[in-house]
Amino acid sequence: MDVSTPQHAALPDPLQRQLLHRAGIDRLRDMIIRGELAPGMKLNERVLAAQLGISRTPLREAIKFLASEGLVALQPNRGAFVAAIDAPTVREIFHVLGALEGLAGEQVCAQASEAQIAEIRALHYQMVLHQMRGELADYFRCNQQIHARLVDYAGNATLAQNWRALNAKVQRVRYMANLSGARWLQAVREHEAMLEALTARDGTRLAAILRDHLAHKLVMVLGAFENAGGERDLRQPLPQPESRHGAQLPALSG
Amino acid sequence: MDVSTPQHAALPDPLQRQLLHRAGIDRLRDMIIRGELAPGMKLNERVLAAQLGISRTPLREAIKFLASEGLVALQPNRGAFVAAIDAPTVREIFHVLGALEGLAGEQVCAQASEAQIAEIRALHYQMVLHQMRGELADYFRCNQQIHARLVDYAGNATLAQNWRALNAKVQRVRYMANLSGARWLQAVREHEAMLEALTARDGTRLAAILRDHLAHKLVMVLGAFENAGGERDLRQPLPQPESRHGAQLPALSG
DNA sequence: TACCGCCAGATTGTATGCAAAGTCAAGTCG
DNA sequence: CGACTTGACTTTGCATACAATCTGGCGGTA
Repeated sequence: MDVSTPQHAALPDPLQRQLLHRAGIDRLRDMIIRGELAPGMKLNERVLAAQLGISRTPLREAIKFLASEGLVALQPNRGAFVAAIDAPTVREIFHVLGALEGLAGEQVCAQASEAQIAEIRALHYQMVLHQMRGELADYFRCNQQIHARLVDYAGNATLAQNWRALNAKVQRVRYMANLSGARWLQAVREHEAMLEALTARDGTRLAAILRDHLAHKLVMVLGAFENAGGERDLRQPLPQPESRHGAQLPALSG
Repeated sequence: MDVSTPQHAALPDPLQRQLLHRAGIDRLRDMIIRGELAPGMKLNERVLAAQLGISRTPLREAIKFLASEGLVALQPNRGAFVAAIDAPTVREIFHVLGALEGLAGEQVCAQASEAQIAEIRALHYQMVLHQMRGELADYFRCNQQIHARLVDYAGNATLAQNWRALNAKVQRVRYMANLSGARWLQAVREHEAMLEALTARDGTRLAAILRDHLAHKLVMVLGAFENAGGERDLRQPLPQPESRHGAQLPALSG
């Protein structure tokens, strides 16, 4: 869950949530990642600004920011759309994630403290617990946290930031991959191998495991993705299931 | 100048230069990379907008876009600054670039066409020519083009985009590294090894060479960088060496 | 002197108005 | 009947006005 919020490292000033364009960035990113704004959907500035309780100016700034992040696509004089992701792009992103996590694996073995490794180990056991209980959502959360911690503790903020941005783009798709029991067990086994390599601080092996792990994930995800016919391009304005009197969303101001 | 843009091109996306925020993005990025806007310098919205011949609204949108790209840093209620890069960050970026180019090397060996490899080879020979003539700027240009082509022809647009963004952030610094004759020759030799591996389509070897090549570049760049005392944080508004009557920059509108 | 509050100017952040481009359906011509 | 034109309406893009915040210096007080 926290994986979805790439708070730019630990800033010296923790307060300051009063900037509307910044709040808009975080909220929009969250809505896109969580699927509340469907892929391919047009972002009507007037409507969206009203929903967020802000004016078009900070909303447009937020949209530009997310466009650079790759979560929305801009079309000149036609507006912004939630970036729709297709199978080839999923493949591309997983390949890059593999390279990034591979590097992270090498670095984390060389640089992480014992306490950090212990934290990852704790997350791992928690994840295994959720797997045994069949709690898919919790399993996913722990899984993501483990990967995020691995990347964080590599001590390379640039790496972490790029990883988070790319990870966000495939996070939606990942949930589509309903794990079969066999594959689920295999994933856990791979995670156990990761933990072993990490404990032994064998960076080369950890990197290899991570790359393989991602390659396997890619196969799974692509299977589920193409099976589901890829992502539908909903160009309709806001297919909200709820009625729309008043503002459905609490305003960002304040 | 915009008059030269063909109006009737039916191509999917020929050259839309009529959007001020988009033009602002490109112009600002260029100014930052070329060093016209010094690292750490404050971007005064009013002044900069006047210089670019646009209003603050599209300028602010461009700034937000570049902030997500990492070229400018935002401080709440205090404005935007050209991102200053320090030695640890340079190291981080080179590590990530190494991972990305390594992946690109593997992919380009597997996917590039013979024509594309021939193009890279031609660039290589041109680069060698410039090296022999001692033409540093031209050498750098060819060098960059070779790396860019390698990344492009890996057939992974996501990879290419991330590579370009990171490469832009260290491009300034790279020029600081005045090549000694010995190191220059070594770089060329490494490039020749790259070409051999590429010709043999030995992806693993090319990846290793690229990683080493970048590691060596990092050593060079860090040496020159720290020698120069890092980047100075110029918080002064526009230390333009030229006189400043009238608008120095041609306006973006048109 | 050192420190604090305070006010004026400057700068950023946000809202709104207006012009240009796009959308779409009814109508017209071939 | 289909393709093109037209024109009202919608939406985006940009400029400007206004509000909120910061900055820096002044004077007052201990």
